[in-house]
Amino acid sequence: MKFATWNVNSLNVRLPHVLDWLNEAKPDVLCLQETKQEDIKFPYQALQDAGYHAVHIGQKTYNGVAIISRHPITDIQRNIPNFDDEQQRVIAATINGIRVVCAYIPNGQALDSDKYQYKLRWLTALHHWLKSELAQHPKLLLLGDYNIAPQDRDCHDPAAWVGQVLVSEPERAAFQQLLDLGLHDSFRLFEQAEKSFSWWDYRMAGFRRNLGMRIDHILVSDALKTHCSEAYIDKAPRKLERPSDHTPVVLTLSC
DNA sequence: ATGGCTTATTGTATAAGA
Repeated sequence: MKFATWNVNSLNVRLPHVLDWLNEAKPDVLCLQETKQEDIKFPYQALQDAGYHAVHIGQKTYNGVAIISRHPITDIQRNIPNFDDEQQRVIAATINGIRVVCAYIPNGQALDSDKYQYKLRWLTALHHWLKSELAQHPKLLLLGDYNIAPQDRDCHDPAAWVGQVLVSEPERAAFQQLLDLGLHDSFRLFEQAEKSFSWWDYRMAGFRRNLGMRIDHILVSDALKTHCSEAYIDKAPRKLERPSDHTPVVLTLSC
């Protein structure tokens, strides 16, 4: 099965890119972040016509997450249980016996911002919830925009980013806590090119100069680790006209 | 140098992203 995650920065704008990519890459499951639309505007019909089921939770202007799947989707969970959150950042479901968690982790804006505190609280809540999810579903994937570059090699210029969000020690410690639950960064299970990134700033010709960050990830549980057969970042959609600033991250499982 | 783009909003500037 082929899984992917993609922050589309408005599904309203990016639907043609998503439909084209589904047709070309033919993933079994695609997790989206930043749909930026209320559920009533979500393109269920267009996705169904393309052969995909979909579940979504969204809001106007900000956030919004969806799971798109060729296979039936069951046991849908929206948002983190017992965590009061007005922002629509999580949707989880079971597909072919695999628990799929799609998350849009907060950006945090700046280390001295209230949004940064929200990000850390949010990560703590995610960690607590995933602990119980893993107990119930040993076969689990956590896909999404983490807004965390786990290591210096995931940042185009670590020296320039010292003291910034995405790379700070508390964020990286939170990422490590997720790994400590028995999760693995699937991208790093395989040999990868240096300077592999999943996001590039629209400004300063960031993509052309490869001034990027690897902040979109697919973590796999212990039970799925040995089934991973391929992991890569597909840069093609980032080269299109009017692209999202993120590009799809892909994992293939041999089951 | 805190900018540079891009998105959405009942907009004609602002907030937010990363």
